[in-house]
Amino acid sequence: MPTTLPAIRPDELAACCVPVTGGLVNDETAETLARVFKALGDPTRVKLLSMIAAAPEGEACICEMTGPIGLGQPTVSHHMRILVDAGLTRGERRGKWIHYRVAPDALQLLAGALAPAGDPVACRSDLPDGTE
Amino acid sequence: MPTTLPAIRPDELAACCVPVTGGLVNDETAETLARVFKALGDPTRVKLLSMIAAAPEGEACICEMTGPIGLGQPTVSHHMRILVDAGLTRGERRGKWIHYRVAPDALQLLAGALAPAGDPVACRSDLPDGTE
DNA sequence: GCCACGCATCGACAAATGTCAATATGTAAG
DNA sequence: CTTACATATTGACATTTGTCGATGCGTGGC
Repeated sequence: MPTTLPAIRPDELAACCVPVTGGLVNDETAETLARVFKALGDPTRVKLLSMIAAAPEGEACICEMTGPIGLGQPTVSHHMRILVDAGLTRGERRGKWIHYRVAPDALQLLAGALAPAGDPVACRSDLPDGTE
Repeated sequence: MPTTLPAIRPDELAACCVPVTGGLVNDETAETLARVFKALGDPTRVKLLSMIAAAPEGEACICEMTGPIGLGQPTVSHHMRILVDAGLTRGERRGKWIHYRVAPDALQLLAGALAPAGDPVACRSDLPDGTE
């Protein structure tokens, strides 16, 4: 059941918008936040996220990442699933390839959870246009 | 050796200032970032951080947290050590109590690592007064 | 010096995690 | 339909993690 946990939806991530410094968070928020942070709690996944964001079109497929990452294809696929389930990335199938890209608002929302209460970066779910 | 890893110093955290979306991060940055994120990758530690930040004076001791957290004193102490080693909190001894508070710049720097390149919240190591 | 209190450390244990080899699934080409 | 390719899934394994009980270390009060 571990990796079979339901994926975090954007609206769930938006609930993390309330900064952790703004008051005692409830259990559900703590668990959601912890799951997203845990997804970033591995150097391989940090590199994967960075690699995707830094890719020319802002997207990358598994086969492009196994080389630079230095791990096998199943392992990279496993890490990508964790990132997707955490709501941090999304995969879109085009032909034989699955193109992964960073979920646009996810990082902003997460940053908002870390910023002090009332910070300008917090609660930016009202972005004019997605960066995608 | 696991918990005996050297604590992350403020200048190491400042290295995370470069956003992960701004280019492929190197191995050292990925490991440092992952360690800090892993420290936040547990609901108990998220609640502890939130509890400390939401405390009246912005600080709390272990004995105040074991009750609301619902875990034993050694376990809470263990989690606090992880947060301190990650550079997210700091403990100051006053008499018999050790008062923990959130490391002031840490959350900002971490948020900067998540923000898109060139975001205003990024790279705020030039804060006017260190609160430490 | 002795005791009470707050916190840290140690040892142990079940559960979760990261990795791989092998295999299955889905898609396009022939 | 068969083949080739990209990705996902499964099973296995060593390592790490979260939790507890027991104990050790500081500090202040008697």
